[in-house]
Amino acid sequence: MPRPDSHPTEYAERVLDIVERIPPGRVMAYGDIAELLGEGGPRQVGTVMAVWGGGVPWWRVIRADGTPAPGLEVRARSHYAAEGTPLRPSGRVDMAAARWEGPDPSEAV
DNA sequence: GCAATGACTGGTA
DNA sequence: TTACCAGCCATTG
Repeated sequence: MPRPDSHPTEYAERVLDIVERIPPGRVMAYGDIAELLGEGGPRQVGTVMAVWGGGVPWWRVIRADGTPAPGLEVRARSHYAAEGTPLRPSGRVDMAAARWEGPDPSEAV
């Protein structure tokens, strides 16, 4: 992955831009963002979040099975409680209900 | 150029 | 339900 001290690449900025657009109470999977961008893959999105994700609502980006990134589960849960994110009885995010498909075309810049 | 690594994913046991 | 495995893709050493 890129060195943390290097500046964000154009690809990274696009990933972070999408994450900032995720509405409260909604989430996206790493693979969803990669597919929305049309380039790279889930690993690349995860790498971007690991290095530069600190400046965006990273808790709205989770794995495809609804579990947040390792080590961030506790912090993520508090955010979900504050935003009213749909949770499954098992404690994971309800992807079927909370999954965000991306910005509406009418919102496109 | 090669091997290792990682906030991933989907399938199988 | 969890655990393990193979595939995936860009970056690092």
